[in-house]
Amino acid sequence: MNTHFEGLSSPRKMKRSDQIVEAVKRWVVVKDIQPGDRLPNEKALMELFECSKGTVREALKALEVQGLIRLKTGPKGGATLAQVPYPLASQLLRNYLHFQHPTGPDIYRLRKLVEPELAALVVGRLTPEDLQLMEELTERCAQAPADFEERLEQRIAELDFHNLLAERCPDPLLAFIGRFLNDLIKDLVIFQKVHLPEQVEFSQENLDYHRRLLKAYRAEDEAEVRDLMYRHMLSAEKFNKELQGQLTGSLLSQGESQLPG
Amino acid sequence: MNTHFEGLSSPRKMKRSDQIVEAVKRWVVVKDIQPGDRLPNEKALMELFECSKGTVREALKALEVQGLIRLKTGPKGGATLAQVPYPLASQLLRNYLHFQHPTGPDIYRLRKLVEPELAALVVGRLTPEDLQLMEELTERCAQAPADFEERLEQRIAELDFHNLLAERCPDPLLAFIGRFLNDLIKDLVIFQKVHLPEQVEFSQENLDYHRRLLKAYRAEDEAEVRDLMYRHMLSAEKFNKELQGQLTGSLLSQGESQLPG
DNA sequence: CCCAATTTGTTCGTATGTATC
DNA sequence: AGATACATACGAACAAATTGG
Repeated sequence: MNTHFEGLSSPRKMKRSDQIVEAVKRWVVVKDIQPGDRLPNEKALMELFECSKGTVREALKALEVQGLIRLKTGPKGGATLAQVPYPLASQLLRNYLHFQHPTGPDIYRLRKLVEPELAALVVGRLTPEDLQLMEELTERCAQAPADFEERLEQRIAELDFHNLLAERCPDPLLAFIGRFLNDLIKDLVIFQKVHLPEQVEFSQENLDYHRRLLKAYRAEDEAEVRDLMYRHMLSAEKFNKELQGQLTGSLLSQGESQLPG
Repeated sequence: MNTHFEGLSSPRKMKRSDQIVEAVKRWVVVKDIQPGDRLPNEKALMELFECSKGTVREALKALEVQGLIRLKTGPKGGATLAQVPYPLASQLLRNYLHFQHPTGPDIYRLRKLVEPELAALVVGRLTPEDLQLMEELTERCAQAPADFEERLEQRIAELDFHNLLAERCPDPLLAFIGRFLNDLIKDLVIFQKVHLPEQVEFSQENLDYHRRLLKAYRAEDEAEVRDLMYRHMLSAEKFNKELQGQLTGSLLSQGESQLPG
């Protein structure tokens, strides 16, 4: 993995601030620091590493950019260990994928694999509030959209339906991939909102699948959920293929989250 | 999905350096800058954003930490746009997953979904050199290991077999997930290397599956490849379940790559 | 091989804003 | 309101690395 072993084995020629970053990470792991715990303040770090304030700040900044610490101002402020927030993780992964140009078919290929399994794992884990919210999101797509804006809102509501399932998924890997795919699709939808044809059939099929999924979740019928979700994804893939030619450009070349423009 | 829309819509109260980061990202996208192209130097950025050298440096540092630019010193040096290297992307995603504690079953659940599809996509894309390397990696596991070290090396060779497939996969999403899962498993294997039981059956089945996969790849039999890989994953999952109790602790609490220590 | 120009990298000192107690 | 502690920003100087003559 890390091909350049910057950590323990080879101190080598590293910038001072990076040495501090590595040392702090190491310290966090060996001491098993939990989120919310405080790191030493700037002055202590200055003395500990025998360097200036600017160097310490640069190291802390690097940790903050990676989402590993949060910097708060005032007394009792300073650096506290943090969980990496999902939006940041999503953004960083999209930065990696930016020059790899994933295509629409790529996205739906993965979705077809992941969503059915994810959906099945959620069976029996939805609260009445969750089910109510899902019903609201579903029925928000029941009426024919009046304009571009409304059609866009309906597509977002459809994605939020899937996002809720992902957030309730007990498998963190599938949960992340589910949310990440929804992010990619949301960008795709927003990007092509202008030249997005009506696709009435698509909206109708989606609405139908979401209603039947909701019913299956209420009955806690795992096999039915898995089967419905798979066919839902096949349907979505089919309609995406109809739009193939229109998204030849960089899929990810917009949206404020990746290489925010 | 960015819940806090830091980009276009709401300039809000952002730090000066973050504004510069966003502006540079935007500029890169709209100008369609390619990897290797140079960014304006520090002085130009200072004038452009009307700020001090330190502020510009902080912004560039943030971009560098995210892997989006490379900084070189000297004349003809400066900031150049870069592709995010895979190891960095893997590390950042592992930082996110660190406190989510993915389990062994989680990993193999995803692997079972992704690897067969990934393997099938690679059919017809392997060079003779690839096939030769795969054969070498496979046969490296043919002899019974003499000691801990050799057993570990064989497990790494098995993973490199799968890594090569992932690197040849034309679908960037599946390729990333494949490599990422191999990283997770490699950490897992190295971590538990001491109290890892012999598992002769496991090694034998792996060897057998890899040999048959190689044969199917040479015949370019996609259906056979997909089926073999799926059964290979089922087998691996089964043997992993036998080790369940031993990896209750934090799966990711070691290895220099995530919270490197 | 050395020298000089260029550009980043590091540090110091200082001043100001801001949130907490 | 005032004191404290940290974040943010600026400017200036110097150090280090790289390129090209």
